[in-house]
Amino acid sequence: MLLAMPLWQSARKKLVTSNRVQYNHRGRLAACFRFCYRSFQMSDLRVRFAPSPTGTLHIGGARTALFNYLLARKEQGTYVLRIEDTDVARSTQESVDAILDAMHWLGLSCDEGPFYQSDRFDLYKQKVQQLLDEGKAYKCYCTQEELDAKREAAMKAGGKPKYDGTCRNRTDSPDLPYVVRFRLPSDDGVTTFIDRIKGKISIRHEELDDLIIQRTDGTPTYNFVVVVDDAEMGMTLVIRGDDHINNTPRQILLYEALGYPVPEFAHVPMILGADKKRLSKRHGATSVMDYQKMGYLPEAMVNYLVRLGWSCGDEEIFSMSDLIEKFTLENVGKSAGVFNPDKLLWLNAHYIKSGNPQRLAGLLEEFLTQKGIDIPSGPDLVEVVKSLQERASTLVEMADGAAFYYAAELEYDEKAKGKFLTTDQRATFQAILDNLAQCQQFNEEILEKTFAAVMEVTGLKFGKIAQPLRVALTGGTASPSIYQVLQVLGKERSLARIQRAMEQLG
RNA sequence: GUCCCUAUCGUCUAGCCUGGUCCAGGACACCGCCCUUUCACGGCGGCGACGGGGGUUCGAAUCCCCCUGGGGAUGCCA
Repeated sequence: MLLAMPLWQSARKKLVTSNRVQYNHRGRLAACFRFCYRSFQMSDLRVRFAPSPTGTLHIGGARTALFNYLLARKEQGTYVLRIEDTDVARSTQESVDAILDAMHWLGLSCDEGPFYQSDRFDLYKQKVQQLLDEGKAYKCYCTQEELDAKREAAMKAGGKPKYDGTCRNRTDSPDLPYVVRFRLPSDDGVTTFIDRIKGKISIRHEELDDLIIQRTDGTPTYNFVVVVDDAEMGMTLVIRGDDHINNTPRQILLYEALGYPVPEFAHVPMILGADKKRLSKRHGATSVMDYQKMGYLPEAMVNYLVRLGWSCGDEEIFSMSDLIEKFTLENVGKSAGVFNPDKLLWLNAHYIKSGNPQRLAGLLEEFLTQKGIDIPSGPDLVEVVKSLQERASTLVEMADGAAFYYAAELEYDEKAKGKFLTTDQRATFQAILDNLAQCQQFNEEILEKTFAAVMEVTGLKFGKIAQPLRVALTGGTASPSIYQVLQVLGKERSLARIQRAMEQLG
């Protein structure tokens, strides 16, 4: 895995040695230095997103990835993707692919990776051995059952459910299965770090215990590999969900035990459901790609996600490039936010309204095809899209709204038919048909004149003509404006539909 | 239970660090009006919050303390 010294490592070496500065990520000196450094070279900011492939990409994970991506872009740093698949039993390639797809859809391309932790077991093994050799870790032979019993007993006694250190000073080495535990450096100490979002956080070591870093089966655990990898991959800032806050002090202790520099941390608040409980499937779709299937645009998702927990004055609409310019950790809120599907929908409607029709047409095709619609046999898709943009909130809605354009045999809404396709409309329809048939082409100006003539002949107001015609043309009472429908459908289809409607009058 | 984090409209938030310009601003949702050939879009207006209690201060949404609420952790998950 360690083939050649990666570019960033040599860059950092240069950075440290040439200035004789102790590289300290937590220190103000380092921060200040980084700033100066950036002025003449690429930033040394290195961040990562490290999902575990045990399912699809979750909304919360997507937001964490987004924050990482934005900061890296803004500071011209490096954004690394790492797959945390140390839990061999639960990790699947399927999940990896699903996560990669979602990242791609959102437009969060990484600069390095994806790296797989399962490719790096040798490295972890070596690091565990290092701690073992240095007496900073030890083998523990307690069984799962014993541990469970101890925890329960401690809880009952009103104590903390910590490991009691049975094997801590064991000198024998029985031929039994064992885990490796990290020896807590000092039982009475305090570990403090300055979180970039939350501020100062301290945890007393008495709250901690000897953490398992290697399982009975020889595989390393999360809290250990995350430290080894973040250090070995040169991360300078770790942005992750705030459910990791409690892990951070023990991770810092591991960095120190392994002789690594400690990165900075930024813990982003969780996303909750409407009931203020942790967002889960009970609250509806939580997988990013579910939203694609429901007809959402990636820019709407990105815009929504970033505004959930981050703000920039009163602004609501942000393109990716706006975000890269404006995003800062300083404006990320400290408290958990409730996922609000209504606002996401509003944003989606906004991006559909203002989106490029050609692009939307391309995206819509898939949804139309799913409905069994044969696009080439109908009117121009781009024109269809234009007529629907301000009346659809999702691509699914747009596809529903577009269906009538492509219907070979229009199905009439029962109520609409009953009300508007009645025999007393025959004269009106005939007038429309006669006048429309004379049109050389359908455009705003000609149609206006044509309908003026129809109103003249029938003595009816436009509304009285438009609604029956709408039913004849679209099958229902809600649609884009009549002129628009006529133009998109074209003369031939329009006349055919009117004729067919006249045959239905009754 | 213990520890950690957190607290402005129903929701996302601005304001808080640098107390007075805040009888708290914006957005979503909701309600009303206008526009209108339908449905929408849009425009205008309305409803609606500083969790509670103590301090500090001439003055607190803003600073301090306590309580309460919410979230997280407490895994040989990540």
